[in-house]
Amino acid sequence: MAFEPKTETITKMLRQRGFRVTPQRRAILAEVMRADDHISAAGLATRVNDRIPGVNPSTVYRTLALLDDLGVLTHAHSEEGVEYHRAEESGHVHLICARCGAEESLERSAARPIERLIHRRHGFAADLTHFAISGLCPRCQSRPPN
Amino acid sequence: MAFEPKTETITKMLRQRGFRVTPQRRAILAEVMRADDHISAAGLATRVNDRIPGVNPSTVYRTLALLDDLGVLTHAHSEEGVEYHRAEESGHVHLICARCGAEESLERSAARPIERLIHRRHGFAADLTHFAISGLCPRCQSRPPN
DNA sequence: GTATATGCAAAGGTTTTGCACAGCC
DNA sequence: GGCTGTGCAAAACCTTTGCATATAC
Repeated sequence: MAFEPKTETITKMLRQRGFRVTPQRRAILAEVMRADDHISAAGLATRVNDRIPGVNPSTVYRTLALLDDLGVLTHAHSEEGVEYHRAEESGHVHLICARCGAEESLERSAARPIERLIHRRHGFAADLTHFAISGLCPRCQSRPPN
Repeated sequence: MAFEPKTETITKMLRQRGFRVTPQRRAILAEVMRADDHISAAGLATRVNDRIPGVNPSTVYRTLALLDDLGVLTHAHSEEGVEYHRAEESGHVHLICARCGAEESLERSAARPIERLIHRRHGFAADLTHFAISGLCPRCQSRPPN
């Protein structure tokens, strides 16, 4: 299990922050880590239940929300509904304001939903770290056009 | 009503393709056109009903699906659920394969959901027509890494 | 022992579907 | 008149919530 060490880190962190490490949480976490890509809450509830019967869907939802809050997971809304995936890192995406030149740097993990959307709709595996993205920063959007 | 001519065009197209133009469809179409940005199916159902009481939600859902199929509307999944908006056009987005150099051109309307997602999550009004997007085309994705 | 997490059951909201009737062409 | 679209009602889903119980610390 390549991800065991990682789940160890996460459970440790949970305890440090005063959260409890229950068998259910372990199972849910393990299942999310096992998923290569993304997974729906409902689908996860099913999978977890296959391994450890008796885990209630509401527990799955609550655990996912917790892990999302803690930054362990991210969720994105896809064509099929809400999908969860590991929050990963690597590279940055640059958002450059065409008007004031301000540059915002985005963790790639934050751009994953964008890349995912491109892939879903166009079959193209985008790497948004390669080219910057032009546009208007929040400040310039609310500024008059001249 | 700046969009009246446009809805005229659409209703004409509907008839041409053998679909019927009913008061309900008119009302739904008008309401979508009136919405500046995007709108949820449920919210639209409410709004339409405010104007023309008695329009059933299921009719709204079916009509939206039809208009989506016909390319009049596009839907995107946002934090709040499914949102519909007018399919617009202007410019093109370029998807360039980092491996084989293949370039795919995307109608900007097709990229709207992507820009919308960027805006939703980062407040940045992206213009994806300005920089190309790098990545792997479908063909190269399934080709061995070397 | 105590505070937190879980299970259960019920409710909430959105969307889909089958069918008979209505109404557009 | 015939075929498409609508309303209605029910069901299917997914997700959330309140509360009593179980359990990790």
